[in-house]
Amino acid sequence: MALHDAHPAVTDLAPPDDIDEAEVNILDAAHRVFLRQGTDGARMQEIADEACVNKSMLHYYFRSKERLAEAVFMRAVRETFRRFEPAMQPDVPFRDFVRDLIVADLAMMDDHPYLVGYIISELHHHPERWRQTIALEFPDGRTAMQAKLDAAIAAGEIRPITLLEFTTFLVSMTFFPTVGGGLVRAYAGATKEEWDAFLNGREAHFVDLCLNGLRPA
Amino acid sequence: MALHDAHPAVTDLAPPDDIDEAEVNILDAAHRVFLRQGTDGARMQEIADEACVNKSMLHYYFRSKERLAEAVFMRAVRETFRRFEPAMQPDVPFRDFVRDLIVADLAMMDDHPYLVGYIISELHHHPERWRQTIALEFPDGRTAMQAKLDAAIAAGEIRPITLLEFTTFLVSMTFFPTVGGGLVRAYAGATKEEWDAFLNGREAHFVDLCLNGLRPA
DNA sequence: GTCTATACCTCGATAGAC
DNA sequence: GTCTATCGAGGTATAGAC
Repeated sequence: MALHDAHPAVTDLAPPDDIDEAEVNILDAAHRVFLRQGTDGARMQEIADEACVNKSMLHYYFRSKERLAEAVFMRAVRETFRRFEPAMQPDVPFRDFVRDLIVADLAMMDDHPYLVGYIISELHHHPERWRQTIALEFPDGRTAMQAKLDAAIAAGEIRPITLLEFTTFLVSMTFFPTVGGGLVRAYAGATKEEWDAFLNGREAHFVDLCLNGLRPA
Repeated sequence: MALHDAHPAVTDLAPPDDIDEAEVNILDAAHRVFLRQGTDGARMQEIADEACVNKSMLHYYFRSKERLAEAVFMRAVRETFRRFEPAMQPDVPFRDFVRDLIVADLAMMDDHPYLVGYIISELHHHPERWRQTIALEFPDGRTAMQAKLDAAIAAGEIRPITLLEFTTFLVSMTFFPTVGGGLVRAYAGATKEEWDAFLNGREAHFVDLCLNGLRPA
């Protein structure tokens, strides 16, 4: 990559095969460190060590910690929302739609346990960054979800519920347990064994609770 | 407070009327700043400004940022769990118990919007600190909750559910919407008006969804 | 107990040789 | 593109007068 565009806006990242290999390597390392330590807690030196490159390289490719953090944030959000897309296909029945969303969420949290906690934490301190990113990454989420919901309500499959209520319900049920896992574990006094059993059974359990909660009165 | 015990372990904080007024003032300021900025993002100077005292006073009373952060964390957790206690009384019917818990949670989030996000964020980076604090602050949460649950299940009021499943369900439904509010808002494409309407109606809505989800099949 | 001044250090960022 | 060396800001913490 030529020097004059070595610091592209993070929103303009080219497709993978067009990006310098070293750049991807640094981004991967930064991803791991920022997710572990949080943006403020992370150190550029630690990211450099994790990427096995010199600290100067970080600035060469991303100019500043701020920009590097933004690139990592964008990628984390993209990764999160990418998981939802398959469930959104219009011909999937509502029950399966709910199940697919829950399964996708849980799979993501198994693959990337820090991801949701990181996003929530960043959201907490940089709310303005969030809005902008979502608009960019997931512009038409509303339409697909709303269509699904309208059809299910019209068919009498579920009780009337707004898109916002439904989304909050679903996201809360699937995202929170892993994020606040420690809190709930301690609060309910669960042992490691009980918690593992809960995690293993949560897929069926969540689908059940959600569908039961939504069924017409 | 005499000099020789000006730096007590944060777990040994004396009752309010025994604590130096300046100390409480600093703790209050630190609470506000740490919750806004996160522990790593917070600056001692900003806390001093917020408390209208000299930066040296922070070190005089709490010796280090680390200890001050620990004191703030303990207090935040204590504040959170204190809200649950009234609902735990044994003679409250199950429906009211659920409603009281939800109302208490939501009231807390209205009073202290940053509290849950802060705790989750800290939990994320200092998991070891958490376990210890819970054991100290809320040692018998399990017994009271389990008794409630057993009675309701035995009476056929709700479907069989473990304490861990129930707690996760309840906490997820009440804590998450405020914490991840921005996420859900953006995802569902809600306007400010829709979101406010949702917040206003969420008490009835959550109680309804929870009780409906829990009712026997 | 409260202030000023400052020591000491870590970190992000840059300069400049190669 | 990659290295070494270093700058300078800003951070925590402390010394010491009052």
